[in-house]
Amino acid sequence: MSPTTDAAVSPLLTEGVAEAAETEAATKNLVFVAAERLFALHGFQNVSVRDITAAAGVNLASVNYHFGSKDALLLEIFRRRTAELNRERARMLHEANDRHAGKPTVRDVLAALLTPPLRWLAPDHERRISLQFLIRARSEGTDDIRQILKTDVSHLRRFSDALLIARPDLSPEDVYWRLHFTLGMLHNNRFAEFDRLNVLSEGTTSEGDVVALLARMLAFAEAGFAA
Amino acid sequence: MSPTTDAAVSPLLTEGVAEAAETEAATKNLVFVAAERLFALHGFQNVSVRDITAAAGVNLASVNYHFGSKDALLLEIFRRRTAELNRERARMLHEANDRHAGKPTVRDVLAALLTPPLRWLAPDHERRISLQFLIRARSEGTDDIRQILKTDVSHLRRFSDALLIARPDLSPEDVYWRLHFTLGMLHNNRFAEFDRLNVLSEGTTSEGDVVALLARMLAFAEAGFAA
DNA sequence: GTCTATACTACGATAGAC
DNA sequence: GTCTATCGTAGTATAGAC
Repeated sequence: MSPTTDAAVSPLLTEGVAEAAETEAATKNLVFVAAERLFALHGFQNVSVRDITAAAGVNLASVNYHFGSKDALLLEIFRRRTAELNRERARMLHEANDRHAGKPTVRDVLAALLTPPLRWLAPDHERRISLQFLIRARSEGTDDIRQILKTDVSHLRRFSDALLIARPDLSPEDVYWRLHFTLGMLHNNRFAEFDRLNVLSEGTTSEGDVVALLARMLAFAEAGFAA
Repeated sequence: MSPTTDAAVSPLLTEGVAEAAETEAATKNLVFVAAERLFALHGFQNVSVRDITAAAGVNLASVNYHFGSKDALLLEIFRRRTAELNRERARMLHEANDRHAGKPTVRDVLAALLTPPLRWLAPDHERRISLQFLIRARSEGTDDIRQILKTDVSHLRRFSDALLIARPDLSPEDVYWRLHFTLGMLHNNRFAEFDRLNVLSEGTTSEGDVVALLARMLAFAEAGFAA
């Protein structure tokens, strides 16, 4: 499996090098993908390093070699997916800014915040498993992740600033608290919570229609901001 | 330490028996209290059975003997504290029903739902540690607890029914979804989320004033229901 | 540099002595 | 009822193969 040896032994030098380079990246990526999926489906604590490496078809020590530890693996997946999600949000906010000459409405700001995660939530979306991972990592995660959630507000700053501009009549505390409540609405969209809602409503609610869900959430949050 | 041995050796038979009976109940309770506190402060996964029994001053096997397993211990604490909290909520809803001849306002219903947990949240409240435990158990808990959260809606039924009566003009789906959003606001009141809010607002927000927080939440949720 | 086999430590759980 | 010894499994560290 060693690239140097393969290249030296094999007469097909270029192919050997190419394979080696792919293998290097491939092993790490196999672990990454298998771990994200298993964590999303069964939870961090219910998935062992042995489960991950078995599913990925790699050696047990691969996790520690490529990521340092099981915790660090979780953190790396969390960071990458969070960055992707926040990039989509920032882009939507930017577009709203352009449309409204730097002063978008409360609804536009909230839409930029809520739409990307709800898009990922759609049953047929390619990022659905990633969102499920993020949801579980956020609540079941390690102390590292909890620390990030506590202190990293850089991606939220853009949104709170835009809301302060949209509602200059409100005190900053009011704006921050209402943003906090809106995030609570969003983060409560775990699959367990949907199940409970379905039991309570006896099946009349359907979270599969993410467009309708987004409309409901926006209406509720916008009303909360208007009060 | 063995009660039988003590009673047989000691001339003070009754005292030995009494001590034994007290010890039986006391040991279980010592474990219960120590576990709740440690789980609340450090999280379920970060606290070992050895930590709990050491803090309680009892033998390692006590957890398994009195509760069956570490998971079952968590579940028993969760059940007891949840029952206490929901009893307070039900009492408040009952009082609101009495005041309004069986048709309380949306605000009254929401107040009955939100006030008890926010009372427990107060810095000097005797149940503050229990609420912190419940918050952590809800998000970091075992599959048993997740299953309960998914399927047990009996305590919520009272509130959804009252809301359906208060707003007969809304479709049941609307009511269920808005209740879901309101619960999201409430469940987002974890200590980590408060910390982030404080960072974002640069210290101008204060969750210590639970009366003001309750007023803010009620105003936001009521507006969401009014829309 | 990567990968593999293997050993080490800590955990929850349990059987059997008392 | 309580305690000790021990088991299986987990995450991790490391020596050596390639």
